[in-house]
Amino acid sequence: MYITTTIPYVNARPHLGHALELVQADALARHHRRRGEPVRFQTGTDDNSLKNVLAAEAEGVPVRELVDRNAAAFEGLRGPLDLSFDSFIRTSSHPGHRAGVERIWRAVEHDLYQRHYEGLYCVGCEQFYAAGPCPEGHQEPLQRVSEENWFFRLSRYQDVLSELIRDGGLRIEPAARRNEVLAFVEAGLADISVSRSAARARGWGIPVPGDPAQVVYVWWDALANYITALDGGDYERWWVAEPRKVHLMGKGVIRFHAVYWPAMLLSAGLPLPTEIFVHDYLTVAGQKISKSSGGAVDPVALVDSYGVDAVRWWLLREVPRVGDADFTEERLIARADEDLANGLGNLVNRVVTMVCRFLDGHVPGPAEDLAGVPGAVHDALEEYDFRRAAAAVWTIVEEANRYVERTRPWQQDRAGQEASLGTLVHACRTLAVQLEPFLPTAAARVDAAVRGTRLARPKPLYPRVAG
RNA sequence: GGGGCGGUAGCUCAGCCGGUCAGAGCAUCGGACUCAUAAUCCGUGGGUCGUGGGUUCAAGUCCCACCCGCCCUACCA
Repeated sequence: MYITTTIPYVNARPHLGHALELVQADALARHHRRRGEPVRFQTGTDDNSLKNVLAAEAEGVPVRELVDRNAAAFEGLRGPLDLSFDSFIRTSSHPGHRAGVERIWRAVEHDLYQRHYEGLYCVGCEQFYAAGPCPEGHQEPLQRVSEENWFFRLSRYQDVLSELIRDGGLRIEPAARRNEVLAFVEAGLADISVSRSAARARGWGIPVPGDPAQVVYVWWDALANYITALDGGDYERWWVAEPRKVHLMGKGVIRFHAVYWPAMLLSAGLPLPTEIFVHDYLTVAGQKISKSSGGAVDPVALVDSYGVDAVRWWLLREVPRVGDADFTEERLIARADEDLANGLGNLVNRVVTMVCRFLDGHVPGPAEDLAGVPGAVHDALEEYDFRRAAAAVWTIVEEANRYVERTRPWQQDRAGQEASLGTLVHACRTLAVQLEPFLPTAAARVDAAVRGTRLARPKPLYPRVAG
């Protein structure tokens, strides 16, 4: 499975919304790897946005400096968030990217033509709108832009796209998003402008082949990353031979991924992605996350305060598949204390302690099994329902705690203790395995506590945060 | 303006094709237990399932209208 996240433009540091998409993609990637499937998980940054140029100007630093600094912050999420991406592409520096964009441009040249265009442009969205204000809430007023641009005959692909989405060749989840895209496509597709004047872009970006006065529309440039990041044989392996190619993204950019991008590929005669999963947005204490106006929450700061498991767990266990989710530190803490400290941590602690006290640390063999959980997790993830999948994993914690109360090892004879503790240790080991895609650090801690045939006295896995 | 989604216990939410669907978790309260991180387990309370109609033997569950929130799309005089 080839899994990608969108590549954010780097006019600012990453916020919790970026972390959501990365952690979802990571859980998916880890889950499929664990099943023994070949996986390539890719993310990166969109360095070529005009927005980056403007941010640099506002800060009074060279564009290259600002872009490098912020891109490093995005790539630096890997450690703090336990991300397992296989490649990180930066559109301004990846060796094959520029050549790839040019190659695609030439491949679709039969669908390109020049036209004068005039419209209202939102720099924040890198998109034209019929009227203001910008629906994404970017502050700056829309610019009236008038220039001679290259246009792509999107209109030609309306029927093919519609059919592709209808017959599932391009699966869009959740279904509401699929219907939304269909409605848009079937309402009629107009040709789109795919270049910008180089002057207006301050010379930043990739020049149009054969027309240095224009740069390639940044979205065209950015979308291409999904294949330009695949060097050499990787392209054949992951874009041609791979049966499942999944793009994860926020609801604001569906159109680019579900309409423009497939149309580009169709025009170029290249294979298409097979699945698109759209997540909604995070709000913070009821406020929209905005990089400029302070609603942003730094995921690394959260990890520093509460640990990676608390942050990942909130993102995966609390965010619904459909609908915006509201983040507050209180909710994160409540989840961490209730689930990680009281649930998981305490379970492992009590089980290992009993093994030490009653059985001198010797681990008995497993008695019962927890069938059903892996299947439930897999089914939920096939629908990109991370919350349901996380809940399915957690049934092990709940069942195990109930099992302790039911069998009361402290009241049993040696044989009874071996039977019930054997089951419990086995449950903890299963838990470690099932938890790995969601909370790799937690999984490692659990595994360390219950591995081997002789267990040591445990230390609490998670202290309570709130006390 | 058109279209879509959501509005279910104090909070976060499950409830697919109509008939144990009035639920779970958290919070509250009561009880149990002592292996464990004042943790765990069991139970109680609490809701006119947005509003008003309609279809049906039977409707959160279908239909219509309206109110509120969000999303997509378009902006006719």
